Amino acid sequence: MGRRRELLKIYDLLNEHFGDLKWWPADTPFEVMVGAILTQNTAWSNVQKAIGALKEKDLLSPAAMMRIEEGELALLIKPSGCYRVKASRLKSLVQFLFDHYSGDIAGMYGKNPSILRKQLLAVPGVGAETADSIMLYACRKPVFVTDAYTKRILQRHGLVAGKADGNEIRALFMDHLPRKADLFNQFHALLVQTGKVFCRPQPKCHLCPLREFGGRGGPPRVKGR
DNA sequence: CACCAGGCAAGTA
DNA sequence: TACTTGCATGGT
Repeated sequence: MGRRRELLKIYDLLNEHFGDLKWWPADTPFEVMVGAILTQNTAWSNVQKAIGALKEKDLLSPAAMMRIEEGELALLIKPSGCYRVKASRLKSLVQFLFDHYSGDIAGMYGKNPSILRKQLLAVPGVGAETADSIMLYACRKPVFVTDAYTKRILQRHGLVAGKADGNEIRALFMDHLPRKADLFNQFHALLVQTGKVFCRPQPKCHLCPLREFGGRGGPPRVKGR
């Protein structure tokens, strides 16, 4: 079975099990960007509290977030953890928006994806995963987002080597699947959901929707622990 | 109590 | 280049 069909098989099994996950949960693309920073190393439930506080203060726009003082912003996003660091990162991000796009996310939509990615990675606080999340979920670019769950799931099913990095994994999806934002959107959401529910360090593989999928490495294996 | 959650940057070797 | 550590809250 070729890579493309293997990946699509995984997608179908997960999609059947979980249904449409409707990512990213946000009212506007700017809210997606803010959420992408706030969710770093943080459970989404905590991010929602911070987003809610920002909404109450009408701060979920580039112009408003530009105006508010950083220390005040930090207190508002406290529930999302690492709040001083994240306030600084949000400031960097809106500064970037004004520097390059007149404070309007819509300016990013028509940008060359490769150039846009480099621009985002140059923003302090934006690494690969955050940059790709913004591109896919805020700008609807067909970029595949990979994270620790994606890697773990692919490893356990023998689709990538243990030393595979994020670039390799992103390339695997992008080189073997049709580059459609809607497909990548739901696929990444499904992988995160699967990781959270079934593919823990102490896995519940017998219940996982992928239990019938052997991949190339035989049955799912767990290393370490 | 420990560990994790939809990471990143700065420092060290 | 490949590591380690700080950031820091809230849920299980």
